[in-house]
Amino acid sequence: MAYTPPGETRKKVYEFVRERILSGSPPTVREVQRAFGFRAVQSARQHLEALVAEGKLVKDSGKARSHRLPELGRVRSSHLIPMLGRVQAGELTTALQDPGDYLLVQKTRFDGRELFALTVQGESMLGAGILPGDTVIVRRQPAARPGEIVVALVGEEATVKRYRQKKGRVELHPENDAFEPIVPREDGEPFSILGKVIEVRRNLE
Amino acid sequence: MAYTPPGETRKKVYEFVRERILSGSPPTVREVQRAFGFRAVQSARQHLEALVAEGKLVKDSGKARSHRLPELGRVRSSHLIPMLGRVQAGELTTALQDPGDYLLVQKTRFDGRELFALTVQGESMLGAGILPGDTVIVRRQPAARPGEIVVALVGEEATVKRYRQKKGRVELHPENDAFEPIVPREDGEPFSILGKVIEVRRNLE
DNA sequence: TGACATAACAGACAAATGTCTGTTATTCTT
DNA sequence: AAGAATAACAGACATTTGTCTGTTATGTCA
Repeated sequence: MAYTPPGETRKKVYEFVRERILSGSPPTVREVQRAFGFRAVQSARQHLEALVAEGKLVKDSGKARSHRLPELGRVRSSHLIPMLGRVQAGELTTALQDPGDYLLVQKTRFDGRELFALTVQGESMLGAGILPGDTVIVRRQPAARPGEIVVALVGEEATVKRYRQKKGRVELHPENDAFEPIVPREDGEPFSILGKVIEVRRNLE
Repeated sequence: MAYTPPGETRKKVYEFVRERILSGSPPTVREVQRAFGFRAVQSARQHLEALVAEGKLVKDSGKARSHRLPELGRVRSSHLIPMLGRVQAGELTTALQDPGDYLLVQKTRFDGRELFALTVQGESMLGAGILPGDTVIVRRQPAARPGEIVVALVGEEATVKRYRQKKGRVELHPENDAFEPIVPREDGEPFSILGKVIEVRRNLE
């Protein structure tokens, strides 16, 4: 490769490596070499070492494909959670076998094993910015605090509502004037909180 | 390692490898070996080869750390995209320098290189279920079709609006009666479409 | 010009890693 | 008991990949 002004190739190498890291397969030194047409391995290595020295990359010495982006430590940590969209509401509480689909979440804060996802059906939460077809990510928990949005099992149906309490009684509030709050009967009708909605996603494409 | 019932260790190996792939550093054969305490490299290799044969993994023969999740079916591989939330609006069109944060997306359908994410500021898209603080994932593209939600650069400000056309003229519509549509002036005011919003995410925790 | 820094090259070595051949143990089925 | 299938092991070899030492070119600056 011909001589290039200081920093020029360096920058391109950084962008190349960054791209590869983001796409999931960090390059080997020789892959960088080939990508830039260097005739010596060392040329690629010099750039990589310089980038590490600058703090733009991190690496694990001796290991193959060990270059990483410095800030990525916790960000990249991800987890697959099951989509339960097509499952009958009544079976939601049962153990998950082989869900039809998986969703990728960043599990920095929550334990991925207790998460699942649902597709929202009705328009009852329009006022909270939750539209039909949206995906809600739910953390399994048997109780909630007032004001939180929960997935509850009322009778046979799973529903997304805002959890409230009035005089010690539970109420599930929709965020849409066309709907009425749900007040679980005190007779034996099955009622339980499946979990709390911690994220909402909407696909527009 | 002691003898385990058929399929048992296999499954754990799969989960281990999947976790590592998702976290950005696919393991070497020997890393799998050590993780499971195999005394022979071949033990790890057998499991890995079997998983490839089953179609649960894919690999590039001969290369280091080359196991990947198949893009097909339900488990999609992940991709990191830059969050540009804190960047000045006016600089959005420039090349990405050092994004402070990254977001994990499933890259089945779009090319990760053309995606970025933004944090929504105002309330102008309330009617479309896009609230302040929401994160929008945007695919870079210079044009849009009527009805699509876009991120546009008007003057110095980046804004999220619904793209419409009236008599051949572009209009950017908010989804909130308290706001007025934006009609780009025909004098030299900078106006451009940065991209199309393909996903909306909201964190509730 | 000469010293200095950076870029690029050349050739080699060593460690990491993928791959191969063959063997033994365990479980299940017939 | 015999055979088949799977699991695990042993030891080696070949390739890939990281690393090293030294050299040559190009540009900058005093």
